Amino acid sequence: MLTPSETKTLKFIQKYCIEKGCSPTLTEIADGIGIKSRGVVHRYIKSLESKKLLSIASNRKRGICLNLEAYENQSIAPIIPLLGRIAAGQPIEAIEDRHEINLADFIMNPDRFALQVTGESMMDAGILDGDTVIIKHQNTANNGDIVVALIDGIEATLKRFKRLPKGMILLIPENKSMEAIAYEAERIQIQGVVVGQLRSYQ
Amino acid sequence: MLTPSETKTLKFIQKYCIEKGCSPTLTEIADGIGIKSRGVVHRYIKSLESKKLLSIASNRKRGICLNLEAYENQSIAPIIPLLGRIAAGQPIEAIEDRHEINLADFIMNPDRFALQVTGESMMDAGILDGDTVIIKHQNTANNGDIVVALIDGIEATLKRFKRLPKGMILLIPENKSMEAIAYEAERIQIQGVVVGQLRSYQ
DNA sequence: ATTGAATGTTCTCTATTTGTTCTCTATTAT
DNA sequence: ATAATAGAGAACAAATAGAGAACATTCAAT
Repeated sequence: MLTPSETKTLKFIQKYCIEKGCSPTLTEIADGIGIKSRGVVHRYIKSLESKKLLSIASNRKRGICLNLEAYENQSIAPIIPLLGRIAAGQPIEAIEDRHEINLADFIMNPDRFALQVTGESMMDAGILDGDTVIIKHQNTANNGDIVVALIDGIEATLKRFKRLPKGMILLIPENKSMEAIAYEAERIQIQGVVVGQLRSYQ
Repeated sequence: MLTPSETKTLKFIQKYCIEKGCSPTLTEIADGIGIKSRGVVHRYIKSLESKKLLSIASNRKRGICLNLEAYENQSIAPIIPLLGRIAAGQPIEAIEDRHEINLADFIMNPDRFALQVTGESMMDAGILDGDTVIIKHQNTANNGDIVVALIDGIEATLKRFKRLPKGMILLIPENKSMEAIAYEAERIQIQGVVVGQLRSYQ
């Protein structure tokens, strides 16, 4: 059982970690929960450690590590419930096997980065102006992948990739009103492939 | 666990590599993270190397190589770096203001849930078969919202919402080959509105 | 091939922040 | 009364952050 101060401390740490991507310092925690003493904060996190809710890397700055298994019931993990499938004209179909999507699995790898898309060139592939695409950093691509390609080291573009005979590469826009263009392979440098896409309607 | 300076250094290198197509020099990194000493930068990248996040070709200029496979999860935060904007025929344009997307802000709210979309009825709005939509649970909607609507208490459907005169509601599929249908308001129950959408290409 | 500037590497030095351990006091509930 | 909780703050050690000098190496221009 946690004391009110311990609960407050833990919640602050959780929130901080989610927002900032690293654990807070004792001073930041003190500030966040409205007290002045780092020593007191230290006492709280020591108690939380003994209750297995987090672990502390000794003497390390920002060395608090949340024990994620302990919170599965407290729903702080980056998980949202996946409730079912929806199709026109059907009741929502429950999904038996996977009841949540873990965003960490989805995109949270350090070799991923995001780009915001401008323009309509991938419209027919459901990638609209303003969408964000998640890119996996790699230098090669397979036919059919949507890639970030650098042309002549200058122009960056998002296109579907196809390797042609004789060392040519075809970059295909997914937009009926645009033409695919073939380049010599030397002119094209693959910077990554699209592994995800997201859009916010807010 | 990375220190803030190491994180800053790594992110700068990632961004530089994407934008320029080669790794930065120590002076460029120092400049990029706002310090003056190449020696300090060298210490940081040595530490990142020991943490397997990158490798260094000894004495080579621009000899940093990001180790994209062997990353460990450094944080629990569902945060990915937003590196820039990409448009056809332009270099990747750096984004100054917001350098990361926080998925927690994006969707992790208690009143949100996810649905997997089947069917093509919202294709022209960039919502494809297999996509996941993030729904905010609410009982009302504004004109133009994409909503999860329950018709006659049975059929669930994803459509664009429009309120018509005389207590009618129009549900509009975003697909040229389908027709919008008007219903009496009593038959329609709004279960939520789409606030986000995501897709995995893996 | 030689040379010089740029770059990488290794150091020593300093300052600040942070983690840690104390002791002290105050409040509250049992 | 006693114990548990809450907090302040001092004192010290250690980690982090940074500057900058000195030397070694690379690379491109001559």
